Amino acid sequence: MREFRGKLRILLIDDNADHLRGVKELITLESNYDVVGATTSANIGINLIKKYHPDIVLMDINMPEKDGLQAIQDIEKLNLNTRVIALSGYDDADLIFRAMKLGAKGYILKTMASAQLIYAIDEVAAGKIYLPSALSSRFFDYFQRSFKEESNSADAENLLTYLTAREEEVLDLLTQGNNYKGIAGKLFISETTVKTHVNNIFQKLQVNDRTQAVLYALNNGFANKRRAKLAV
Amino acid sequence: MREFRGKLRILLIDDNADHLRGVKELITLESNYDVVGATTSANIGINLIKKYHPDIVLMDINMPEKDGLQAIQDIEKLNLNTRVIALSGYDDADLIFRAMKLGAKGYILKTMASAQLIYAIDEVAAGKIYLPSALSSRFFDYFQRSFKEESNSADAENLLTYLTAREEEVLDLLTQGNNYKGIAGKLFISETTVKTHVNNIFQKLQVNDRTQAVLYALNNGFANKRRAKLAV
DNA sequence: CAATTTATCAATCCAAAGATGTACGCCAAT
DNA sequence: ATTGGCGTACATCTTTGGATTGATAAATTG
Repeated sequence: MREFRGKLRILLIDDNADHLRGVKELITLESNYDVVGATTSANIGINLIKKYHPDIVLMDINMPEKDGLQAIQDIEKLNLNTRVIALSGYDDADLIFRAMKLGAKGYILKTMASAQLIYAIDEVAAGKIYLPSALSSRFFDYFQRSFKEESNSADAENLLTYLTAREEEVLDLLTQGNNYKGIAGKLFISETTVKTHVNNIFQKLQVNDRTQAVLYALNNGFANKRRAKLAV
Repeated sequence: MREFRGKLRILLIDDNADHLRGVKELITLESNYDVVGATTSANIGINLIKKYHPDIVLMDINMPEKDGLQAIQDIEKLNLNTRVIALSGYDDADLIFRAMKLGAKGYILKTMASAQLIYAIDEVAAGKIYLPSALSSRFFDYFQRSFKEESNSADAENLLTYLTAREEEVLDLLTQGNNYKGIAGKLFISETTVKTHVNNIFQKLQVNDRTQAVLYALNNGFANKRRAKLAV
């Protein structure tokens, strides 16, 4: 992935000046790394990234001024080949999850040994993901929990299962914002037939109108390929 | 997590009888494992799980009869302390992602060395997640890609930003399935005022009716705490 | 201060949505 | 052969939704 440039070009962003200096010295000691910048400001850091296109960014995500997570997102939107490793003092599952979600390629704790940091940089530079075993477990716990609730609510008896195939077709078109005429046109049936189906759908889903039907469908795992979301 | 029982109790499910036998022999060789069952049928396997409550299930997820992924989900719904490790011939990112999502605590390839399998069992039994580095990378690639599209579409100019605070309130109530009367009642304003707001919302979101407005809101990151979903 | 935006309300009109009842051909299961 | 579910269709009626225009007061902003 990374083309040969001799040295890995690294940018450091950490609002703690002491820690920033420490990491910088540590990395500079490694002969094959080149620190192209080190700043305590996320905003300045992002500008430096636009300028220098570093290979790796070490980003502290616990900063007051600008949220480090937000910064990661901004960097990802630049669509460079820059890979971000999140630096944090906390092994909080939610933090890890959000950092990875926003595109971080690694997550390491400030308390970790310096050898770990070097290893992480090498791994990420090689195109891999670096997540220490303990953090990885936290991540997956969080990840799986966020779906467990979903599948639980899903089996609280899903009224969608009572729909006939045709009704599902109609509901699918409803969830795309179609009105009666639109659905009739797409299914080559009359508008009154659509009304019949829609009314049957209302009965089965125990709702009063199309908006509620659409919401029910969306909230109960109605096959909807267009959405793939998780709360931020 | 796991209480002391002397030996780890393991159940094997694999529709390939040869592979099943091979794995069984391999595991039986380990002195601290106890194979409590081995079957080529997912359905029988699930019944065995209900009966024996094994510590670990090795589940082949490429089976014709019953989808292994579905089986994982079924097992998770039992809410036992049984941990499932997915066995697969493929290192397909989507497969890995779905298996983990449904609650698998590990994922290993059939081509992997037997030592790996033993190691994975021990790790998972100890409460950890086992995902070989290569598969982990695939997982995260997939994971991050599924969010990338989202954030891209989110900044394609979000018409929601044009809404006033009041309009957002109204839209929020719309996304809960309220009609005019309901909204008017909840905001202590007249129904005609609500209509005005809703009409303004339509204009700003460039949609024709409430259903489309609700869909737009949901698909464009409208703060909606109730949904936290990913496509299956 | 003047201009603009926002929130509120009203009246009207037409279109769309929803409720209800009826009906008929098809097909699968009993 | 009969029953029942499904898909289709229509008519009728009521309610809700949506477009348009206009108006007023408060808040915001230049």
